[in-house]
Amino acid sequence: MTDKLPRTVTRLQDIADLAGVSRATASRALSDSPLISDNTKRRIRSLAKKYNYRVNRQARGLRLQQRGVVSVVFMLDRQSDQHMSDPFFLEMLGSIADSLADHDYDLLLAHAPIQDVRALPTSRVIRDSDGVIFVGQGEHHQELNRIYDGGTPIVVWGGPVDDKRYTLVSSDNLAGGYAATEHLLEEGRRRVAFFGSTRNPEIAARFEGYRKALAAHDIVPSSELVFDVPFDMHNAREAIRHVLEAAHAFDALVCASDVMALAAISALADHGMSTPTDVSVVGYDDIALASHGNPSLTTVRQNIGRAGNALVTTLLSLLNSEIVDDIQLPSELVVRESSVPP
Amino acid sequence: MTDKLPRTVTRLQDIADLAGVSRATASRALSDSPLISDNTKRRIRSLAKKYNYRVNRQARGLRLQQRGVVSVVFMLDRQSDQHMSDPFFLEMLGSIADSLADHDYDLLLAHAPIQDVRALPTSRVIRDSDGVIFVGQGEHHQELNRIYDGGTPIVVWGGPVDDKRYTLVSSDNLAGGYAATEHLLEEGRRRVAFFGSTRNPEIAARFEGYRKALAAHDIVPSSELVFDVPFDMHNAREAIRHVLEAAHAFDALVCASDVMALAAISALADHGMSTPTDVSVVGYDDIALASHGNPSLTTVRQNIGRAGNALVTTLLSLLNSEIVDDIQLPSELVVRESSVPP
DNA sequence: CTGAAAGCGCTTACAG
DNA sequence: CTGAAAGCGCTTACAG
Repeated sequence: MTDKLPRTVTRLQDIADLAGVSRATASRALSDSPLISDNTKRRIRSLAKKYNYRVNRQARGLRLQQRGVVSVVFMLDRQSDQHMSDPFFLEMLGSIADSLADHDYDLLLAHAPIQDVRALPTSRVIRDSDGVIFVGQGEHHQELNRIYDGGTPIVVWGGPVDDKRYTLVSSDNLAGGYAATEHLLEEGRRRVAFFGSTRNPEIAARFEGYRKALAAHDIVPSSELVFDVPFDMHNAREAIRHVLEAAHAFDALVCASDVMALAAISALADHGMSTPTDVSVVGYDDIALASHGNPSLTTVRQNIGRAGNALVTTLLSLLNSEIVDDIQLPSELVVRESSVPP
Repeated sequence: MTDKLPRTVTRLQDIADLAGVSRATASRALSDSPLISDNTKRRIRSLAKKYNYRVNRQARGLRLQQRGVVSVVFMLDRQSDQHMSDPFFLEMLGSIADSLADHDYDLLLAHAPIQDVRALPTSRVIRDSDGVIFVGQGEHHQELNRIYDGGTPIVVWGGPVDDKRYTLVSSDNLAGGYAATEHLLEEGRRRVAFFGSTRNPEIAARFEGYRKALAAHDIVPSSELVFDVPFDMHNAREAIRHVLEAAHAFDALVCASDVMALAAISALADHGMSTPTDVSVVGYDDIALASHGNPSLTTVRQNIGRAGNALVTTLLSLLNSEIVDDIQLPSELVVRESSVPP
C-alpha cells in the first residue's frame, strides 16, 4: 500500500509508478509502440488521461534533438514597401498558426524585417527551430537557395523563379493575373494598366497573365500602362498620384494587392475620377476588407486557409525526410462592384 | 597539440575543451558569474563568439525549469464579433513579438478563439510557457482572475474592471472617449452617437468619457444614440444599416474602433449621407489604414509600440518575482478629414 | 577562483 | 513484451 502517491502528476515517472511499470514502458505505451501489449497501453493511457499528464516538450526535444518549433519569416521588401500590416499577411499568419497548432508545433515569429539575409543561418530563427516557412521571396531568391543548401528544411510561399532548389507553395498567379485582365477586357475596357513591382516573383507571374490576356484580345501591351507601384498604402497612394498627374489615360487597373487597389480608388477619387464609372479596378488577395469598401472590390481570391495548411504539411513532410513536390493552389476571380460600370 | 578540434562547435563542452576549462567554468563565464576571473571570462567569451556558440535553450530550460516562451492569447469575443483580422491586433502582435525577441523569448501564439476559457489552465498555452499575455479581456474578466489565482504569471491588455487581481496594461480609454466627443462638440455637433459594445471594459471606459464630455457641455445623453455595434466589419455594417433605417437622427459618431468607423462611413454612404458633411465620424486605434481612407479618419491613437513593450517588460518583471503596478498609457486624438465639415 | 557530480524529464538501443 | 542504463546539453550546490 503506497500511501505517498504524488500530489501532482507531472512526470513520466509518476505515471509509471502509478501503473507499476518502468519509465521505459510508460514512454513506449504513450507513443503507441508496437512493443507494448494492448492491455498495458490501455492502462497507462487512461492513467495519463486521468492525471492530465503531458510530456515535457523540452526534455523530449533534448533527447530527440528536435525543437518542436517552426519559424515563420515574412520576407518583406524594403524596396517595394511591402508591410506586414497588410491584412493578407495576418490572415496567412493565422492560417499557419492554426495548422502548426494542429500538429503540436510552436510558431516562432520573425516579425522584424530581415535586415541581412546572410545573418539568417546563425540566427535564432534557424538555430532554435526545426524548419522555416518563408512567406514571400522578396528579392532574396538566391539567399533562399543558399539557406536550403545549408541544410535547413524550408518551405517558401512565393512565385515561380528560375534555378529554384527549395520547395515552393504558391497560388496560380499567372491564372489570377489572366482572369483579372480578361474580365476587364470582357467588360469592354481597352486601356488596362498594371500596378505592381514585377521584381517580386508572384507579381511577375500575375503580370505574365496580364500580358497573355491582352495578347489573347490582340492588344499590344503598352509599357506606358505598367507602373512599379509600392505595396504600402501610403507610398502606393503617392505613386498613384504621380501616375495620375502624368495623365496616362487608362480605363482599368489590375493591382498587385487589395490594399494597393484601395489606395488606387482613393487616389482616383482625389482626382475626381470614380470607380468603376471612369476606371475599373481589380485587386488581389480578397482580404476581409475587400467586400466592404465603397465600392466593394473585385479581386482574385487566394485561399489562405489552404495555403497555410499546405505550407505546414509540406514542411512537416520535409522534416520527416519525405520527398515533396511544389504545390500550386488555384486562384479565383471574385467579381464585385469596382469592375462593373453601371 | 590537439589535432582533433571539433569541426562544429555546438556544445558548451566544446568551448570548455577549447579553453581548457571545465564545463562548469565555461557555463559560469558565459553567464557572467562573479565567481570567474575576468581573464578567464574574456578568453571563454571570445572563444564562444569565434565559434558562434549559442546555448541550447532546451537544455537550459530543462535544467532551470523555464520554457523561454511567452504565450499570447487574443481574447476575442464571439458575441461582439471582434476578429483578429482587425489590423489593431496585428500591430499589437507585431509589437509584442519584437519586444519579446529583444528579450530572447519565444512567442507562442494562441490564434484560435478561446473556446472554453476553463480549459486554459491545462492547455499547452499555459503548460508550455512561462507566462501569458492576454490581449483584451473579452467578457472573461473573472476567468482571468481565476487563471491568476492558479499561479500563472499573466499580464492583460484591457480596460478597468472591478475586483481585478491580475496586472493590467491599458491606454487611457476614458480620456480617449472624452477627447473624441469633446472634439465633435467643439466642431458644433450636438447629436453625437456612440457605436460599440460596452460589455467590453475598454469600450465601457470610452463610453464613460463620452458621457462625461456630453455632461460638460450640458447635454443629456440619450439612450437612443447609443448602439451596441459589433466589431466585425461585416456585422458592423449590417448593424449600422439597421440603425440608419430606424432613422435615429445624429450628426456625429464616436466609434469603438477604426474598422467600425470605416464600416460606418460606408454604410452612411449607402444611405446617401456623406462624411463629414452630414455626419462626422471619429474612430479609435489609428490603424495604418485610417490616414488613407476617403475621407481620412479622425481617431484616437493608441501607442501600440509602447503598449507591446509595456506588456512584455511587465510580464518579465513578474517572472522575475518583482512587484509590478498597472500601467496606463496616454491616448491622443488625431484630427483628420472625417470630423471636420467644410 | 575552479571542477566533479548530480539531475532536469525524456527516449531508445541493448539485454533479457 | 518489459526494464536498467545511457545520454541529450545544460546549471549549480558542494567541496576544495
